[in-house]
Amino acid sequence: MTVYALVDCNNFYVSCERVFNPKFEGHPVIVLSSNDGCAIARSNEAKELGIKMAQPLYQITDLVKRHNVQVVSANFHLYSDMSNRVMQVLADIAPSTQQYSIDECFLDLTGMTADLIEFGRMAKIKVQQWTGIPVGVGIAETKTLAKIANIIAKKSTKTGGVLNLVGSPWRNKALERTKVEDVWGIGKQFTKMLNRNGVMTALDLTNQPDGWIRKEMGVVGLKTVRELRGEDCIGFDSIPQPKKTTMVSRSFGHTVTNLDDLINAVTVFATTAAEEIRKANLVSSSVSVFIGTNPFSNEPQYKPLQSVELPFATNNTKHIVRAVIRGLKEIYREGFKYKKAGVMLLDLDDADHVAQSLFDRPDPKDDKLIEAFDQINRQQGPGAINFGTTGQPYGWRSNSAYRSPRYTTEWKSIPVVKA
DNA sequence: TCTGGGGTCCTAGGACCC
DNA sequence: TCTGGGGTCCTAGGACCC
Repeated sequence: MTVYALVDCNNFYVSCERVFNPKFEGHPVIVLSSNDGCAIARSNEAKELGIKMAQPLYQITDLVKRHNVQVVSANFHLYSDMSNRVMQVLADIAPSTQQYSIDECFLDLTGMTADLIEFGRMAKIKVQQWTGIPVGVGIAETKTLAKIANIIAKKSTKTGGVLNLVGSPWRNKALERTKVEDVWGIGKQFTKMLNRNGVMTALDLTNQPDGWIRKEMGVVGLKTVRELRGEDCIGFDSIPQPKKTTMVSRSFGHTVTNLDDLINAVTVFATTAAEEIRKANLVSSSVSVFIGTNPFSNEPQYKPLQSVELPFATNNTKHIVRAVIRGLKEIYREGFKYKKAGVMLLDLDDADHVAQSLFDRPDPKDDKLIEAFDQINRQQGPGAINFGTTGQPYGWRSNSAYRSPRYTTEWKSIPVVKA
């Protein structure tokens, strides 16, 4: 029998901000998406005010004023650093870990002889002490059940933030209390379909015949149902799989119409993306570029995407930028008000693993140039310098009015000690 | 005025092959 | 009117996740 724990950081981005700004403690706080568009993290107090996940800021301006909600622009550098810290603590105390997202980690506790609840409590305390981040812990025989245990652990004060469902007589109760839309793997569409068929809770879902589930929800849905019944279908993978694609995209602070602005934007995105895959020692063999109008406006809509093969697998900024601009020029049409653009690097593969074509060798002189690029962009922020477009107007810049100080540059030297 | 960004996996359908 | 039957590979789009 397998035993998994899911450790999930509470309101992660808000908790990160609170570590460095204790004034936020006890007050409603929200973190905004990168264009200051909507709330992507909410403290418990903010949730109680009725602020929804991904709710646009302009819809809650009154609420924010009335309740003095603290508003912060997202600082993903900080969250990424804090995430690494949390993951390191867990790796130090658990037999085996698998990071699932920036704020979640599965632990494999199969065969553990220690008391599972005690272990869970210890993990919670250590993470809080060493990073300042509060977490919830759910323990069960499968990942999908551990997710449910985690949700209940966070909601119910009785649990103290840690719930173990392994061999528990409460398991059916837990499934009955869990709405089907809260099950990991059940999104909006499946919820609609299931509710239409009278399936309202996780327990209802486990009682449906396999054949019906397979037909209506495919193999993925069937896996979810089996996991809910206690059968481990997803398994555990402690070795992180290399990324297959990477994407950099942004909504613009205001709409742009001319090609030069778009070239400038996608050049910055391509430069950032190329740097990212160089760091991971990956190469890409094809890129996609896309632009799009504002889907919420009544203006004519246009959101094309163009893929371009690279001459050889590469992580060289020059080649990637060149390909991206070529793709952009093919899809650009005058007369539309563009609100967003992005770049994807596809078919990523290990750089050492890829045989170089005999005739299309990259120019070794490029490497020095790229290194210099990386260094400047590291020091001055992504997009500080670019290929060919420096000095052009940045008509597409994102908004970021509520940015908190950049703790990340200094914080590593500050010991974090919380009682 | 104002609505995030970055991923994965599966499936359906078309192109192409024998 | 009737006009094979499989394979494979690729891509677009849809579902989900955080």
